[in-house]
Amino acid sequence: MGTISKNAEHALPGRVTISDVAEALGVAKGTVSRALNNYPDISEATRLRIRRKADAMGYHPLAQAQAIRTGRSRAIGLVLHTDIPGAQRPFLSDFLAGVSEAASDASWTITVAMSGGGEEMLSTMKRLVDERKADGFIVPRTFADDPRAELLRRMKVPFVLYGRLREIGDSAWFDILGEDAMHEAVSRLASHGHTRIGFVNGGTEYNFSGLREAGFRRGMADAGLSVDEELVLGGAMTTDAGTRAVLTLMRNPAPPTAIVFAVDMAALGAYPAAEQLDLQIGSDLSLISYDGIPECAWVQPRLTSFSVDSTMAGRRLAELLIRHVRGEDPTTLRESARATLAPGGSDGPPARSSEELARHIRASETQTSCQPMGGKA
Amino acid sequence: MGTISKNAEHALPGRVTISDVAEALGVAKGTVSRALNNYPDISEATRLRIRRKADAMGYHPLAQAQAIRTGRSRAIGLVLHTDIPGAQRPFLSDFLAGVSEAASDASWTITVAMSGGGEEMLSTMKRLVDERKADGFIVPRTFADDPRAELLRRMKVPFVLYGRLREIGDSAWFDILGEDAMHEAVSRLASHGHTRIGFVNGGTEYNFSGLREAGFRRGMADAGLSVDEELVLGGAMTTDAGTRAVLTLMRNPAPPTAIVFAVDMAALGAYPAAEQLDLQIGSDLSLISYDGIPECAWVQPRLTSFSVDSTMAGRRLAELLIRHVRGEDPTTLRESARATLAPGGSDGPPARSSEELARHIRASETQTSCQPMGGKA
DNA sequence: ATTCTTGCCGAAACCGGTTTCGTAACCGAT
DNA sequence: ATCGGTTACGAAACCGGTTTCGGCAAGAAT
Repeated sequence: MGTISKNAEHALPGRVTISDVAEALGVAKGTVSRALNNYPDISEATRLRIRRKADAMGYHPLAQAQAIRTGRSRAIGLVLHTDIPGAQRPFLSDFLAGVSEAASDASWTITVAMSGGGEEMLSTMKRLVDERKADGFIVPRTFADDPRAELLRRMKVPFVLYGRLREIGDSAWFDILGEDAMHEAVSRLASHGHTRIGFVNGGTEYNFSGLREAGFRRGMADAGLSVDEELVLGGAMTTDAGTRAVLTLMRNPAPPTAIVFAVDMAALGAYPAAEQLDLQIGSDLSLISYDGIPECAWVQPRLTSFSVDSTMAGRRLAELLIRHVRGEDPTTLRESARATLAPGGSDGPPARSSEELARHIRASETQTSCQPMGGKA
Repeated sequence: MGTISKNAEHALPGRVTISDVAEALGVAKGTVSRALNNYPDISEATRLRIRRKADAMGYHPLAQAQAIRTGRSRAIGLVLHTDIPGAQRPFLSDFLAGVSEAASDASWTITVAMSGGGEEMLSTMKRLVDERKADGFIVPRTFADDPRAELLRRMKVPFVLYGRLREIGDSAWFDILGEDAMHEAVSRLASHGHTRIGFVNGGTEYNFSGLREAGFRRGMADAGLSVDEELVLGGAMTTDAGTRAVLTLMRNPAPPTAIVFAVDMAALGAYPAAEQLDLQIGSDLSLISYDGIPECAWVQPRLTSFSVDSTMAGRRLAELLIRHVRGEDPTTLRESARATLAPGGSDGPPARSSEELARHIRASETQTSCQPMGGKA
């Protein structure tokens, strides 16, 4: 007596354990374990018999219990910044959706934590690994030289980067080819007839900035245009910074008729700047940007931007990480995808030449607050 | 020989186990366990001795290992919708930050999953509980009658609601008092001198809608104003829906001079509507809304809105959940907080009376696309 | 002085898995 | 028939904890 209600209270009622399966078949529980884990010393016949019975009984091994022996708990770690300038927010939900999708397809789960940057984040990751709450990490928003990659490498914890590093080493990564998008942006503007094209880059601490600038320059070269270094600015990750950058560019004696942005948040700053200078976006000044955040559809005219599929990125990253944890060589776990152009009305053929623009801007800047009093019918 | 390198390869190098602590003190590992878990049959002296040594050695119990015996793994479950209309996105990051903060303060972790609504979400939660990946759940975005609460109650899994239910039962919850905000919004508008005030509510499936509408009505009553039922609309959770609602309200023969919104996303729809009707927001039409999403600062004039502190909400919810899992009575685990007014320029004294507005709107609606050709100097 | 508690702790079983080890049964070769 | 080598599985140890059980020693009661 007593074998009937073995897990009385604290265990969930329905849970079927490996011993249950073993007992039902009259085999040792070790045999069940080896059968399900494809050990070679189990005959094909019993392996099948056991697997069938296990499925029929609805047996799912408890990751926790496996973990204490194997050290792996089938969990993807994801540590996010708390103190980001806001750039990552719109993506997060989509991104998580993708990670989650891939995770549950493989019966994995996601452990997330947020922390400030620097040491705190590193110790958070250490804790998660230590407590076996994560078998590996997805590292979002990679810096050119990323201390997280450094740490994880040292601790020999698998990880996959969202973005590449300056020194990629033997890391696995997934990335969107922002450089190609920048290239395509220039081509598109050139085909509109633009010849003076400016570039507003993101923060240099991020690796993507270097890549995107390279893409811009390659695009200019391929279009037969020369880059005026005065029209290349950087470090703009926020709307305000974008506004300042655009004002600077447009006050150049020979202002650009089009600007390529590495980051949507900065590009959105062009709208207030244009208003201030009395420029019509899409004709006086063309904009093409990158990220595809929802706010692009919010402004008038809509911002033409290369949109990245964050859900897909999340899914791919999770898949790569799982394969990494399962032992695949990280150098074979590298994938990239392209951003897709989402055309808005912010780019088009130039309505005025650079000289005309310069004149117009000088004019509009002398008369302060030039509100043409409306409704003077 | 042999006791030195007990966990050779698969275990993380640094990890110190309960046996290590026991051995170091020359006591049984069971004693260490009971000492650290405050069993009454351990003398205060040894309890202290053990605790000190454990701290000194940097011992942290492995939640996984505890879980297989205790059934609890110190993990907060969080299941999010994938197919939300977009309302939750801006909050997510802040919210997670709060949850994460509270979690790591208590040495807990967060397991997140995303799923579609309905059955899928329920089975996801079931899986997480089954695999002990979550000891309890935070249930965000509660519906008036929430199937998740139903399920969790049946499975006897602890949970804390973000928002209240129609039938609250013995559930634990945290909520922001949206009804008070709506009340305050009306008071503020009334003190500006508005008397005809409209209300645009969110979806009726959410419980907060009923509460906020009640708050609005209470505010109107307290201000000595009567509610014109024609000026109360609902179901607006998106910008487009908000635009439609505002157009409807303003085409009323006696349009409101101010509108209170239950949701920012809907309130943002007022801007295109106002442009279309040639109304000045903040003077012709005052708006006060609720949520405090970042886009409020994005529009001109800035949207006056009651902002909720999502980080704080996340923290409180996590704390309540942890206490619930630890055995506290859920009916004592109920908290609320107030939203704080973030004034923008979208509300002010009415520039025109309702009758004047009606005339102006009729006029602007007859002449289609009335762009007064600018720059006709 | 003996017995009865009580306090305090060690020993061992247990949780749900994985992995090692030993061996019975079968195989073909001698 | 005997032997060595596989094959396929059972038994048991193990992972890192928790919890039960039993007993020793000190103090209280008789």
